[in-house]
Amino acid sequence: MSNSVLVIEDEQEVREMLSFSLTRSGFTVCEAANAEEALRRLDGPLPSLVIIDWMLPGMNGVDLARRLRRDEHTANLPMIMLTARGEQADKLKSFDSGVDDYITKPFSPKELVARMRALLRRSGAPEDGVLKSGALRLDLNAHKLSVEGKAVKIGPTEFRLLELFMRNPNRAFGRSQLLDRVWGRSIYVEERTVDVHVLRLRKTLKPHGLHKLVQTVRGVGYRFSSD
Amino acid sequence: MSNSVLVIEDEQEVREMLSFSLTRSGFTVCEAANAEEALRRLDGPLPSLVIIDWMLPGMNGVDLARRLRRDEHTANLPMIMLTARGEQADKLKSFDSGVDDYITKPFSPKELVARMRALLRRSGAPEDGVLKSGALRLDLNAHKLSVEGKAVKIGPTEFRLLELFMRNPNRAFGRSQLLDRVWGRSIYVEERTVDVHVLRLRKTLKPHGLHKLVQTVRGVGYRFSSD
DNA sequence: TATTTGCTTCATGGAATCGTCATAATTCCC
DNA sequence: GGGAATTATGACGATTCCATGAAGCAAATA
Repeated sequence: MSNSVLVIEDEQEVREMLSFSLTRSGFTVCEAANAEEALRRLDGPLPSLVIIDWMLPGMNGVDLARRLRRDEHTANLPMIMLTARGEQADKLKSFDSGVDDYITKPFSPKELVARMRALLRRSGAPEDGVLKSGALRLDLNAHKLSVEGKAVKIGPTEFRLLELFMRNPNRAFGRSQLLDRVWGRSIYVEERTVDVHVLRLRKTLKPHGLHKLVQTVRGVGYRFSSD
Repeated sequence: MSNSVLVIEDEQEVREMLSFSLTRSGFTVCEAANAEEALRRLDGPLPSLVIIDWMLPGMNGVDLARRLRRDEHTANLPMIMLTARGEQADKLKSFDSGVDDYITKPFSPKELVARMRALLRRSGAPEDGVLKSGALRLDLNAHKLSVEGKAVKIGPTEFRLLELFMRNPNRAFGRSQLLDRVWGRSIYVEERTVDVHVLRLRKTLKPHGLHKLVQTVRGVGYRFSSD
């Protein structure tokens, strides 16, 4: 289990405590003391999950969460928020923060780890940042696709498309859903554009006989499935 | 779980947040910014559930809910209302309007999803997005039909027809009801067209000896039943 | 600056699906 | 049994939907 976590927490003591117990549970931990530092860290390769403290100096936790959700790059990042007791009910306009789970202080490290594992499981995130399906291997950290060990060239959009597909196998997506989740919902592009990228994704898979994994569901959209 | 939801909410931020977290929970989301838009959308094939904001510009949420309840086409549609904090009177009014459940802001996405699931369960919707009947398996997520594990090809209209049937087994539908609920009421097609699609549905089921599930109710319409 | 890479849009052709009709088959009622 | 009403079925043109190649841009890279 080499999942990585970004802990965003201003109080040094709490941060170190978290870092300690998460490392001990097998996570690779990365720390940030405020929202700005967090954003900087999230510019690069993404962690598997972030933990955000509700109270942060400068941009607070809710705003940070919202911003992460809006940014296409981090839109699907699993997030857990730390809140002080009682805050949640009143202050959190929780419905628009977009986090996946909350945990109220004080909490036991055990509970936190349990929730993290549950969340990671739900998010379809692979243990090691590598999505696999048969001979297909999509390395999210290295941003590389390979088939039977051999590297295969793939464009950025096709990469994200394949990532979404592999995270949600056996599920049909409409074109607008794909646009929302692969392109980001703020951008307007023609729905037909999806077709072209699906075509290209199939083209890169075809030499390896895997193009049939990407199936069209007439009148609906597309699906990733192994049969 | 690919139940579809129509979110009727005027504030764009809230709407997008709901859309986001519901999508993330596996729902297929459709949005409307006001009652009129909602009504237009509900002319087509119905979603599994609607979420209505209490405060809407123009026709408000309560009136909309009432109207939906009164209309035969949407009379059985599960509805959840979003209400502002407190106000016992509001709660009473919203229940009076015929909604199935309400939830007060602020709320967590988790709670909303939990209530939605509960409501869908009560309404006879499948937990996991898979409708089963004997050897038949209609996977709403993957948009796939299978019999005893083997995939069976099925056209879009037949798929929707079978979905309606399997959601309401042992219930006879008139042709006009089928047209309303499978084709959407905004479209005009001959009633006899239903016959043809029932025929086509039977044809796809026949090779597996399941065509007798779709039964003719002379003088009325059709029924899905296992005896 | 020149070149490459990748994205989006558009046009086209072909395939799947749809709705309608004509006719055959069935059922119901007298 | 006979006739009327209702449904089943096959065929066919029309339509919708998708795959595909090519062209025009924009951004990144050399």
